[in-house]
Amino acid sequence: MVEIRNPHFNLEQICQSGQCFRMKPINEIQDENVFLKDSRYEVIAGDQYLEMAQKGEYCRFFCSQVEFDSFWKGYFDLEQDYGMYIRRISPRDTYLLNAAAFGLGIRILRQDLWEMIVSFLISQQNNIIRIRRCIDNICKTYGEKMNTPCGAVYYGFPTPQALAELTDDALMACNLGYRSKYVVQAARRVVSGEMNLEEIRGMSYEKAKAELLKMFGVGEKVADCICLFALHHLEAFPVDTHISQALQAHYKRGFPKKRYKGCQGVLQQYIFYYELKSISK
DNA sequence: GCGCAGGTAGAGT
DNA sequence: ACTCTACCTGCG
Repeated sequence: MVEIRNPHFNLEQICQSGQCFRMKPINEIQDENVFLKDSRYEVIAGDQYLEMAQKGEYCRFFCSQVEFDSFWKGYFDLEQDYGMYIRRISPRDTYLLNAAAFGLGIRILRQDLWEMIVSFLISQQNNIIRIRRCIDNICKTYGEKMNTPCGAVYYGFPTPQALAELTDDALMACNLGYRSKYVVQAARRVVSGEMNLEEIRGMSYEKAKAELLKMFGVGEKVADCICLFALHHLEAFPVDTHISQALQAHYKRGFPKKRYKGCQGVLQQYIFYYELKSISK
């Protein structure tokens, strides 16, 4: 077990910020008398499974120090001080300051490229609850069955090979709807070598985004999400309906991307979470 | 029943 | 270059 203390690390906020669809609270046995609400979470990344528990600024990772250092520390971007990004916010920009204070524990994870491509193809014109359900469905149907150290079953994310051999509409059965053909065709491009994920990992933001845009079903917004959440290009600033509304309401002259050069993606997450979760809406 | 949910491709001006 | 629309599905 590894324990950290970090005000910029909050599992609930990371879950709800909608960047990771394979992290979720574990359903505890509901007992009205017991306040076991040390909120426990699980996450599946690659072929790894991890459980965590959070209480305030403290978080426990139920894995060895070696596993933590070699994988999870990087996955959660824990080497980075997110206070540094927040301190860059203009003191006059009360909206952004409020947004950052509201989502103080959000960070940008370093997730798998293939997984992010599929996840954000599915995300379009869809809500977060159904996105999670779709991804659960494809993992259970086409992912590798594995066991946690305790022996519980979990499923890995389906490989490009597993999805490439399906027919265009096979994933309709997993409730992907019209996005089914996007996912299958993306898998085929990766398997055929037409799309080289390893090369994309080495590209600059502009190059990587241009390459991703070649895929059927990937537009500006989805490409930026992939760049931000898989490739950690923090200059990516995905604009969706929520962000678009926020920009109209608070940044009539456009978001000051120059001022926040190199960390716009982090600020986008604060705004997105604020718009989605703050009660004022 | 109707509009919308972290959009995008394709057709039509 | 812009604007418009169809697209699966489920939930309010």
